[in-house]
Amino acid sequence: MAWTTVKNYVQMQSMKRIAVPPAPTFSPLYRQIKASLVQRLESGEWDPGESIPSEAELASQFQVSQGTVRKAIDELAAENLLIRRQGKGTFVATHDDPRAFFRFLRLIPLSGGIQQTKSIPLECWRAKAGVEAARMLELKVGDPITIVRRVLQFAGKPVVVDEIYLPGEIFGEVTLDMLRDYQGSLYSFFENRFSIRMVRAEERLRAVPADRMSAELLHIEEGSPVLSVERISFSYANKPVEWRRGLYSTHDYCYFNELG
Amino acid sequence: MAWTTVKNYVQMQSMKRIAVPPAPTFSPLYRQIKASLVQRLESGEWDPGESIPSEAELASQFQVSQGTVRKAIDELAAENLLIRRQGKGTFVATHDDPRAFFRFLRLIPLSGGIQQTKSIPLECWRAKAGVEAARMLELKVGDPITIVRRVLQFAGKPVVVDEIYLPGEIFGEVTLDMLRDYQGSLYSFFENRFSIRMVRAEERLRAVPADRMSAELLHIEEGSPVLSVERISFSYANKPVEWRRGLYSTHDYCYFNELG
DNA sequence: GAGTGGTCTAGACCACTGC
DNA sequence: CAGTGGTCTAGACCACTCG
Repeated sequence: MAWTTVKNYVQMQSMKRIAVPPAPTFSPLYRQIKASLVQRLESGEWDPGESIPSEAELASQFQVSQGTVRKAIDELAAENLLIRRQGKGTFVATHDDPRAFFRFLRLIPLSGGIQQTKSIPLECWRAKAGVEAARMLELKVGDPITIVRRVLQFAGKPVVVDEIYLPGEIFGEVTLDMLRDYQGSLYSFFENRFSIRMVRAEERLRAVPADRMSAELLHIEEGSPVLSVERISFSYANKPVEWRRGLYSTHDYCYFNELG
Repeated sequence: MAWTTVKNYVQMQSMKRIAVPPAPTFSPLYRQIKASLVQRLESGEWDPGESIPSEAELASQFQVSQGTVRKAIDELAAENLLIRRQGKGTFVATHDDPRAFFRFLRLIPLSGGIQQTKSIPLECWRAKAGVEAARMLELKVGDPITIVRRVLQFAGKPVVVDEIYLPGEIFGEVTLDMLRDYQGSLYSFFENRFSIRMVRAEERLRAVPADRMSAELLHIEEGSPVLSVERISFSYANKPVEWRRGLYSTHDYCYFNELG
């Protein structure tokens, strides 16, 4: 492995300022190790839910101290790529974990209580990427895409209508039956059936009038205000792998956000 | 200073497992130091924008190693209470910093470009807390509150109407003229004029039809969909010190959110 | 008890800022 | 140059989990 770069910092230490070609942008050891770990995660070396090697083991692999590996893992844990469990190990984050669900669907009931959610796939078809979809998913216009429409129920009532655009190259095999048969969240489905893990997302929210079809699906009046949530989801290498637009009926639920 | 508790951990080490009454909930040294720093921030020992003592100095004060102080500061920096600047020092975060502005107003234009924002205070009056305001601000019903109504302009156009509820005990002296005269954001105003620093906030978003007055102020049609943003802001000790409801016109702007 | 992550220390040196 | 935060090390011991 081309690991020399990683040891620049240490070399600079031991060489006591003797002329070392300074890296154009300084990158500490722990960040290089972090990048290496992300690459190994991306490559599928460890599956979601599995444990990665112990800190001591990794320190030995990278030939650095445990503290340095620790700092790399700290950042990955802060970014929700890894999950630490004292006494057990460090695990690859997974959407099978129900806690991940609320990280990506920030809806809570206006008046207390927790409720069951249920996804009801309605349609699934192929198409060619238009200008907008191509831009969002970093594809070329005309590239194959897969589109899914579904309704999300909370406690038996429809609350969200989603239209989901996926790169055909990755998700070309998705069918309505597969979606209907799968138990678990959509991202859990992507993770287990297509080895694509959503890691991060950007959302853009607006208030818009409900179109006729959505209004029917949500059991509300056409034209009444709904929350439009446009989302781009990214996988490990900051690669956009999903673009979706959801209409949220916010009569009984609201979008919750915490500002730090 | 009653600092013995902080040293429990160290004592346990040096006493080599000799019977030490175990704390009911284990709290590592660095967290106790963190709590102490928060308290000192809250007390106003250091003003926003000022630098706090160096890590070495704090380590000496607390009689711990630099690494332990460092970990405490790390967490406070992650929570945006402190800001580290290599080579210069560690500073108390302030809303005077324009970067803080976008942390609390997540509006971006739909089509590129950055624009000037301007706050236009419209009204400011006293009232007694109703049931809802009392609950949100942790007051008693009937306690004095101060209410402010204002419009926020982006690039000269009205985009947000806010109605802001403040505890009268703290903000009883606010007047419309003070608000009009102040250059800078509202939170900067609170910080500099009332020594209250907003540290964290919770927002609840819904899509609602615009009422007549708001519609007029926003130059939109009555009943057209607007984004309702309800916010509770907290100061250092998780104390709620502001409750506001904003109506955002999302025709040209959208609420941006990143999901980690 | 063995193994894992979590805390703490002491000390060295690097990177950045400003005098 | 001194002072500050940032990185790295080596080693000790604590807290937690599980067999």
